[in-house]
Amino acid sequence: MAARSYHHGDLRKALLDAGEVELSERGVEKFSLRGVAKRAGVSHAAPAHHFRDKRGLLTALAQHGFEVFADRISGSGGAGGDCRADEASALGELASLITCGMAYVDFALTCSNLFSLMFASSWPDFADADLDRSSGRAFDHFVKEVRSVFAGEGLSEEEMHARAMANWSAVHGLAVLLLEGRMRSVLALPQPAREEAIRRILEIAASGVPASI
Amino acid sequence: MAARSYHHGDLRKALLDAGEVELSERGVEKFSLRGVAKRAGVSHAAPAHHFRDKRGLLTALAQHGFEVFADRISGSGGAGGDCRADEASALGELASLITCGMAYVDFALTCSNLFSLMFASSWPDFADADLDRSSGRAFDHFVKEVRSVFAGEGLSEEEMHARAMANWSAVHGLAVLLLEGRMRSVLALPQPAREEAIRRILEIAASGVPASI
DNA sequence: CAGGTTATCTTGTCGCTGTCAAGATTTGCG
DNA sequence: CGCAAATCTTGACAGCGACAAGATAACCTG
Repeated sequence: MAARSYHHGDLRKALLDAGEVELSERGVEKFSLRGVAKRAGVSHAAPAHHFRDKRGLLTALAQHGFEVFADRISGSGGAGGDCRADEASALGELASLITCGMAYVDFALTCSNLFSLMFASSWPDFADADLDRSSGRAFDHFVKEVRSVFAGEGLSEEEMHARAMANWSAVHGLAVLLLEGRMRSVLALPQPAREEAIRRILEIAASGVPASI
Repeated sequence: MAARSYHHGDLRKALLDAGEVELSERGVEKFSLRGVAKRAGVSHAAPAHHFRDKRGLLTALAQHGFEVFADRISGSGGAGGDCRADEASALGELASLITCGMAYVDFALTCSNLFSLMFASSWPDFADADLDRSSGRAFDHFVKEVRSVFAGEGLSEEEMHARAMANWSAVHGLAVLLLEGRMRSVLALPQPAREEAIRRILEIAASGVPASI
């Protein structure tokens, strides 16, 4: 409430917001706790009363990131998603999975530093209960999506699981390789073509055989 | 030659070796330039004469890592690879690709901190010419391997490219997810079953349709 | 409403880090 | 032989995360 008194009001929330900015602007590796405190207009030791240490703040940021991520790939807040959830089943399970994969990749490219914190950093404490629950929820949704595609084929449990893992690997790997700037042949494409190329790769990963020709 | 004189002899090489140890023991995030200097038995400012800065040393380490990596996935130095290169063609292109993928994953799990530096860190300077050449060589080999699998199917160039990227994504994603400890269902398996599960996932990613059943 | 307890925030400090500057030592070349 | 360049050391500085101690405000019990 009071923004300028000795006591901040809701410094925890303010630190999370400032931390998100610090993370997106400077990246995980240059992320500074003192910098976050400065952004929040507070002394360098203030964060210690709301987060155990630097790792604690980064864990909370990652946890929140996984919740946003779960929403995105669930279609609740898709970036290019003018496709509502109930339309998905009409379009078929496979199309729904592709949409989910596109949201996965889109999240990685849009919130790249946050994605790096969540997936390519040992800073967060993954033994943390909240973080574990949030990340687990996001993955479970994705795996469930994959399984529904192969549901009608009467596969064994092992085979089903292997296919889910294969597709998850492909989507995640695509996101990572694009994020790290490694897949230059795709990154070099102008925007409409790039998105189409990404979609095509996801289709191959999802269906095994090409969907059309 | 002389190991104890004022001049070290070959400090550059010694720093690379010490850096490799520092990296494997402490990881990218706790990697310290002063720590490397101490390991090499030299003052804290000595590395500056052989590498511009911390980033310079990590760039050199990543560059060397990509060369080792390229050798590994080429079958020259496979860990579980009691399969020589000329046997590969007899076993078929697909088996060769699977072996390559297994080596890819094996490298990630064996040299996890080095792999993280190479693929999940913004520390190395990827504009560096040497690093760019080494990393490009490794990727090119892998992509070539994938393309040879689909060579006989008369695919268009775009389709060929998309399949190569899809498989690369799957292999890389699998490696990353295992490395980060995310794919628990696979990591929980005891050793012989785990390797078989990984192989099965790679087969699905490579062939699209399951190879057997 | 009063007084003490607790939560919150600040200031100060420590050891560690990467980087720069300046000096010491050795090598190598003219 | 002697000077210049390369190599390594020492010293310093700012920034970092973490800890301790003190200042301030809010809460809570009576």
